[in-house]
Amino acid sequence: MKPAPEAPRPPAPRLMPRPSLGDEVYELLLAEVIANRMAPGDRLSVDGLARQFGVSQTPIRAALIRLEAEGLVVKKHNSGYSVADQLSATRFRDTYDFRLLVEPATAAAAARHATPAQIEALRTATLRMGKLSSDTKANYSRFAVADAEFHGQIAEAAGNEIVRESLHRLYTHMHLFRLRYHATVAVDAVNEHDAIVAAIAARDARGAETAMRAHIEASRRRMEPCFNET
Amino acid sequence: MKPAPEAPRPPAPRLMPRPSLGDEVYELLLAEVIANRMAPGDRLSVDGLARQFGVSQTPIRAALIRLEAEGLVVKKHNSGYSVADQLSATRFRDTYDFRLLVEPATAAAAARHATPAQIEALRTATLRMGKLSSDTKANYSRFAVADAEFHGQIAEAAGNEIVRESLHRLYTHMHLFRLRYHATVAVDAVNEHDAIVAAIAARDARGAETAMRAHIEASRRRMEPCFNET
DNA sequence: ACATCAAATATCGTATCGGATATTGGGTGT
DNA sequence: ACACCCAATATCCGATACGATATTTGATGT
Repeated sequence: MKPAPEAPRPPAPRLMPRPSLGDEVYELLLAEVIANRMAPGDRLSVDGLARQFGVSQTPIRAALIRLEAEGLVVKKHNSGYSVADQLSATRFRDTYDFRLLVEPATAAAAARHATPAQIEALRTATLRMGKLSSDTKANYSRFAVADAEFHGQIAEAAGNEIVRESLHRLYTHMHLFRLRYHATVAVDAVNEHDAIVAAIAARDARGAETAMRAHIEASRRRMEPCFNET
Repeated sequence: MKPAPEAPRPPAPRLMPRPSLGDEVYELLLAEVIANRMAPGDRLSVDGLARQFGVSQTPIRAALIRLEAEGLVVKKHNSGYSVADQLSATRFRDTYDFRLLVEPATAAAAARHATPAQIEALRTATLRMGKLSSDTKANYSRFAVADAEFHGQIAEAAGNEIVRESLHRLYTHMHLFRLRYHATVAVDAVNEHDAIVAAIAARDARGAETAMRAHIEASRRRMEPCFNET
């Protein structure tokens, strides 16, 4: 199989198990979607992708079924796949309501359960995001990725895998929305992150909860205008 | 395609779009899993199922990829699929922590937003569950299905689709656990449901939240011993 | 210019096939 | 009895082919 945009892969060593083409196609397509190189509604033709990647339909289909299960593409029977729509206003509202339900309590749990290594990793993450606080689009993309990781780290420190999985899915969709419509790095967000980490590091569960709630509410206010501008 | 255990399907009318074999296999396999006719670790052979259902490998694969995405089966590269393990103690804990985070607030939202028709549907649901409060295994299976629907109805009345989807996935996994290990209909659960519906119908958000929290905590206490008995 | 229709073309969904890999069963040695 | 090895068999994965269905294109009529 030949990768679509990247350099040719070196041959896999014989002793390593060879990943399936279906998995490789999935990762490549996911990277395309995540990198925002496809717009909502773009057709994803099984035959076209098979030609593009130089493989048969089988791994293409396997990858697309997985992406559909994750809500990143939609399938129309007998007609094919397309990139899923952006977040609707309703979905945006649901997302933030859900986050406000789950993430403050998660931050509180992280304050109670985080290991010193996890706290150190959170500090590193906020430092790194602070360095990305300039207004280029590429930096914003990196900021959005780092932001999702940051929230995932908190969920992991809280120790509830179901919460982490739920947020992971939400963040993928939010990431796409941001890349398309919201390219302003929020210096305020970095400060809000710092406050969350400080509370977690201080083992202040109530403080972490309050800081996370404030952050999410501010994040919502920052993004809400995008639903009027589009 | 011939169905595995059921009667032959009548021919689809010409004017109706014909569902894909992949979708049909998915529904049949899901029904098998949901009906607990497969045990954790059971192998699901692509070739074997293709022979059993009288179709090619292709729709079998499509269905299994979807079931894997839902966590109901697991795939081992080059080796095949098997039924996923039951809930672990950790996963059980995470599930209940998540439910306690999400469902009381959802019940409160339902008390604020439910339509009269939705309230009526909730009443009907609790009545139906009350009639299933006998200790046969078949009734427990129906009870478990009705219980999941009941909670889904509350999430729907609350009006947050992300919450509804998250709970739907959780309930599928819990349903399987119950069928395998916990077959005692909880008369108490029915009373707890009644209390939740009464609070929602009375537009008492705080009461609904309290009743839901109490119900989930009681449900956890009822199911926890199963992790010692196995 | 727009609507309708039919043919051509592209694509989807499935079946079939074959090579790669895993599993199973039998034989041998300790 | 257990461990190891190897051959036979089963299964997985991907490629290919083909019929069913959707989409596109061009012609025709108003």
